Amino acid sequence: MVYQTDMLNSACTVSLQELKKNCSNCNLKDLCMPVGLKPEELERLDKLVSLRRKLLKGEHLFRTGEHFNSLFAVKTGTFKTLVNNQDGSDQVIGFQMTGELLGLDGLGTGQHMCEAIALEDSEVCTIPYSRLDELAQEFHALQMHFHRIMSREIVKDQNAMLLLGSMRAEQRLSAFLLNLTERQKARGFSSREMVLRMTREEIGSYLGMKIETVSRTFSKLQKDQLIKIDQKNLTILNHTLLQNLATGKAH
Amino acid sequence: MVYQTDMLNSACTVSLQELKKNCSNCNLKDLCMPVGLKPEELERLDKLVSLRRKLLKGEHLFRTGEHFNSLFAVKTGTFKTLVNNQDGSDQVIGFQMTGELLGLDGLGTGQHMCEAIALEDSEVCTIPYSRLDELAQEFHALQMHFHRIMSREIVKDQNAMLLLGSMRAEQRLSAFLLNLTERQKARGFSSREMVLRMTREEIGSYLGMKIETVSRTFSKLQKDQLIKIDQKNLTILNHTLLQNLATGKAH
DNA sequence: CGTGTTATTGAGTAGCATCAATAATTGTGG
DNA sequence: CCACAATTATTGATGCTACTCAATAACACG
Repeated sequence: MVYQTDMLNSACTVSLQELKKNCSNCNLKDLCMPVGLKPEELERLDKLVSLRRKLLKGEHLFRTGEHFNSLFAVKTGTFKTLVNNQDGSDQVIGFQMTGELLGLDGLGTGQHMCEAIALEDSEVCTIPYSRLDELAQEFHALQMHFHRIMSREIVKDQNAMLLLGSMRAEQRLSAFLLNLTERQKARGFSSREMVLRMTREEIGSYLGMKIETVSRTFSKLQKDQLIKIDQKNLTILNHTLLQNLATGKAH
Repeated sequence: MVYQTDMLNSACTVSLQELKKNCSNCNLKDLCMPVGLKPEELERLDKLVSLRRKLLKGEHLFRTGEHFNSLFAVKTGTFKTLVNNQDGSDQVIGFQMTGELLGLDGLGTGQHMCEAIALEDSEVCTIPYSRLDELAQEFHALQMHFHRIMSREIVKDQNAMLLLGSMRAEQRLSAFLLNLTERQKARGFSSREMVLRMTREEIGSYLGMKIETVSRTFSKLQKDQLIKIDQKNLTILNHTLLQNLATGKAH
């Protein structure tokens, strides 16, 4: 819809040629898969990432147990990933923003080990794993980069374990908010203000606390003038103090 | 020291030829890096994994911030990995048994993001990353297998997040003990009895609870006849009930 | 054999969960 | 576009889990 040819002659500023490319002219290329690739390699990656998929808010990108075929890069929007507990309950284990990769969990067994749901209307680039693999075999830089991405995912999860295992509610929420705003900053947005795309319940699930505790902790941080939280609109009022809280350096 | 040539003529039962091999005749090859490799590929991997390193109990295999060069496969013994919190405290984020890989955290940044310490006198096989990478470029099966290993590491960490985020003390410890004994079983040992190589404090750090709570929970599980715990000697007395507890199916 | 570390158990308490009521917001169909 | 229902969020009162502090016991190491 958006990329109809007749639009190109009027308001739209991108050329038809550019539209055929995917990664090359993507504004996320410094965050996403193509990091550090040469033009030639980038062109090959373009062909691989030809399929885009749009998801409405609440829609599943994949579900637990589904056959793993592809990785997904978030083009626009936000996602949450959930693991299904054996007792039937779910837990949020991550939020994914633009440029971040989804589906790495499925590579080990060939089945997705978690589910991914769009938190707003979103778009993903589909990266068929078998073809990524071929290309990585050919281009060493892509190989290395893919390994680095997976390694960073591991480190990210280990930091989440740290948060869940040894922080108290106020500290968890502070660390979480700072993490979100830093990621916003890396995408060229303000690190002072942002819109939270997730509910209090989803935040609570991710941080291992109940929705009431999340709400109370938000109120506490606001009362202490560290943040302003109006619905989903967050403003960091005192970054230094919030960071002290998050890192346990608070008096 | 141990592999001096003159030892081979006396008590030692392995031949000189076998000693040159590493992975090929390793009894861990069904658990470790070589899984699913062809004989030719295995032989090439052998040359790569030539360096073994012995560590005494308490010794560091690597520290946070150290330059990342190699991955390590546990040949004998047990390790713990720790992340250093910004406030100076540490948290255990994993225990590694024979055949398990250490160091994947360092790949992303080129620096180790956690530290690894031997819980008993141990031995590791050193796998230089740059050479593993070359070999993986050549042998697709090794490439795929390495990706699967990393993916499983991610899933493992996500399950740890689940444990820390949504289980209570008794459930955490039950799940932990079952996880340990299952891994023992995969190595051909009894899944009913084992020696815990870590202290109560290390267990607590991993499970996000204080040492007193670990101790009390052990006592509770013993009182309920689910386990027998005598110092570090664990016996699973009622596997079914313990599993019900761990999976939240307990009445 | 003594000293430092590790483990157990008890008493009291803090922090978070639970239950509950209400308010605000979002989504839906007429 | 509005009214109603469903979802989401806030705040209070109360209870339980796990933490803290403390004392003692058991063990590991030189």
